[in-house]
Amino acid sequence: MGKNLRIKTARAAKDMTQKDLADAVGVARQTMNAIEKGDYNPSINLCIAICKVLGKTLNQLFWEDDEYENQ
Amino acid sequence: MGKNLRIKTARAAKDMTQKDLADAVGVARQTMNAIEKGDYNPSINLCIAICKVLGKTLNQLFWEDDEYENQ
DNA sequence: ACATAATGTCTAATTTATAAGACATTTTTA
DNA sequence: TAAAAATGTCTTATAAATTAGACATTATGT
Repeated sequence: MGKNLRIKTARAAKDMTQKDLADAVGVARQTMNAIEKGDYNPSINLCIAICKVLGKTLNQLFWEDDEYENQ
Repeated sequence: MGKNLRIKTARAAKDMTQKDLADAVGVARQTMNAIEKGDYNPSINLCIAICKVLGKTLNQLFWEDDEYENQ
């Protein structure tokens, strides 16, 4: 799996660091780092928490061909 | 967390049993059963696999207020 | 250039998802 | 109504996510 640039972008838009986001969703900084790097298979609950903090949906951050579909 | 009736519904629409779906995505039947029952926190990759088999998106099966939003 | 923050990455320990097997109960079908 | 299939649920074992700590590297700000 490749990098998840969508999380990185959404995080930048909220002016949050990896640690900020990790704290906000209650995981370690390494976990957020690994998720963005792409070699992780996070739980759906963690993905949902990330989405809520960043103001995005699952499709927007974790679905493949999202870019066109959902708002 | 409550039951995931959306998976159950989508599965019924494809006329698949829990075991059929479990086999299709490569997990044990108990895992699918627990996911539908709702006391599981499956990985995002497993969720995506389930979505693909059932012809749905992440938002449709695992996001909360999806019912209105996405097709 | 220096200081500081942010990120990348490694190791070892722990928690949790998932597997495998078995059996009970409910639903479907003949 | 009986048999078979599907589902619910429990126990034990294993694989994988996640944590905590530490240190190197890269970016940011003064």
